[in-house]
Amino acid sequence: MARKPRAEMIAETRAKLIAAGRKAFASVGYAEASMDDFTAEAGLTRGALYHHFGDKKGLLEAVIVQIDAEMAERLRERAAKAPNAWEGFVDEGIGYIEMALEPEVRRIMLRDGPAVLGDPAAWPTANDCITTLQDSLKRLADAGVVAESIDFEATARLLSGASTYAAQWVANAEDPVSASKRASAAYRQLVDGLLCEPRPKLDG
Amino acid sequence: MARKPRAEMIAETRAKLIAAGRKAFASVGYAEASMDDFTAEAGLTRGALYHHFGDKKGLLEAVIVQIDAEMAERLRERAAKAPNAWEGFVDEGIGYIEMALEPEVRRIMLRDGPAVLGDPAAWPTANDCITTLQDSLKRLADAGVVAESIDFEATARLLSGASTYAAQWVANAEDPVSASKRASAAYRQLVDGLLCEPRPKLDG
DNA sequence: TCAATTGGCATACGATGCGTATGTGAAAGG
DNA sequence: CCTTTCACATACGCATCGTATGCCAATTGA
Repeated sequence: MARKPRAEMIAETRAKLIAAGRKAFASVGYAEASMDDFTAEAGLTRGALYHHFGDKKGLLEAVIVQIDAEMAERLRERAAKAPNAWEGFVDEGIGYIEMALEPEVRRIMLRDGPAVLGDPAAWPTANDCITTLQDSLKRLADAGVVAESIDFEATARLLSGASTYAAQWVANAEDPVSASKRASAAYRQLVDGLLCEPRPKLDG
Repeated sequence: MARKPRAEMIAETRAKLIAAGRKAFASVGYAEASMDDFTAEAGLTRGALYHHFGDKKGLLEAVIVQIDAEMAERLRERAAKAPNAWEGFVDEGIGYIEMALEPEVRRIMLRDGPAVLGDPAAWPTANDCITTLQDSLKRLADAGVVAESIDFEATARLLSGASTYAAQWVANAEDPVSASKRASAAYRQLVDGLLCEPRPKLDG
């Protein structure tokens, strides 16, 4: 039994609470998740939770920070694989749509998070994703791929909203796979409208 | 004292409960609204609420149906004023953005509603708005204004999501008026991409 | 090595709000 | 005029939250 230093035990406790909360929030939702229940499941009590996170909302924040970081990382990986900047940009939006198919993301990031913590656009972390989109747009404009006249921030937010919302539709569709394809195609067609040159018209 | 028939008294009670709930949900939010408090404010008790709506969620549903009807009506009026079908279509989206500036709409329709009742795309009433958008798109395609190859439903949902989300951004911006203009302009530019003919390029 | 102190976490308590079961009085119907 | 119905109020039990308090282990300094 290697004795662990105290700081490590504390970090473990925090991690266990975040994991337990994340699981509970994802499965039954924030409001229905009993702090007594899921802290006990982690072998702890509400005392630990209040000590580390202040209250239930504090834990939700921590959970959201964690998930948000994971999402941003996945999006970055995906965009990096694209053959060019434009495709990378489009893939980011489509990546959003696909990630929102995951129940955990839908429930915590898209449903309960905004309801409990307010507008996601105001979350410090979530702005990362939008900032990324916005920067991509700007670079594309500099490269002459899209019009320079567009409002980068506003457009980035519109597109982010479009993919987020589309994802919700996809997730609730009877046939999510087919809906996902339709949503992705429609998204592509929508952003194609931003291109300067007449788009290469996929056959209709 | 004109004695009112019984049916009328019942309708009045329902209306009072909906009004009280609507006010409470809008001001403090669904979760924080105490049923005891706002029913008392209407001169009633929770007993009446449970009798008419089953539970707290049931009342929220009724409130949402009411607000949704008002929104749809306002959108219809707005689109009817447009000089042509295309402008009417664009105005519907922009109308969404503007309505979401109202605290009541944001709180009840965009924040608490989805959290408590689930994906709005699955609400029977809210589909009205999307169906309207979808029908507009179809008519525009028939008229040759937009490409026939587009997926009407998927595109309608993307656009509805874009305007809804943009509205949230606008509402939380430091300067909502300016943000609203930027969001509307960006929205217009985005949907312009759907036009068949090379758009009349506003100067950039 | 041995106090002393810090602080991580548990326990205990009070308050609030929800859902249900039951009661009541007035309107409708024969 | 008696009965039935039903709109709504009252009363109870239960779950959950936040706080105040207590305990024990780990660190610190001499």
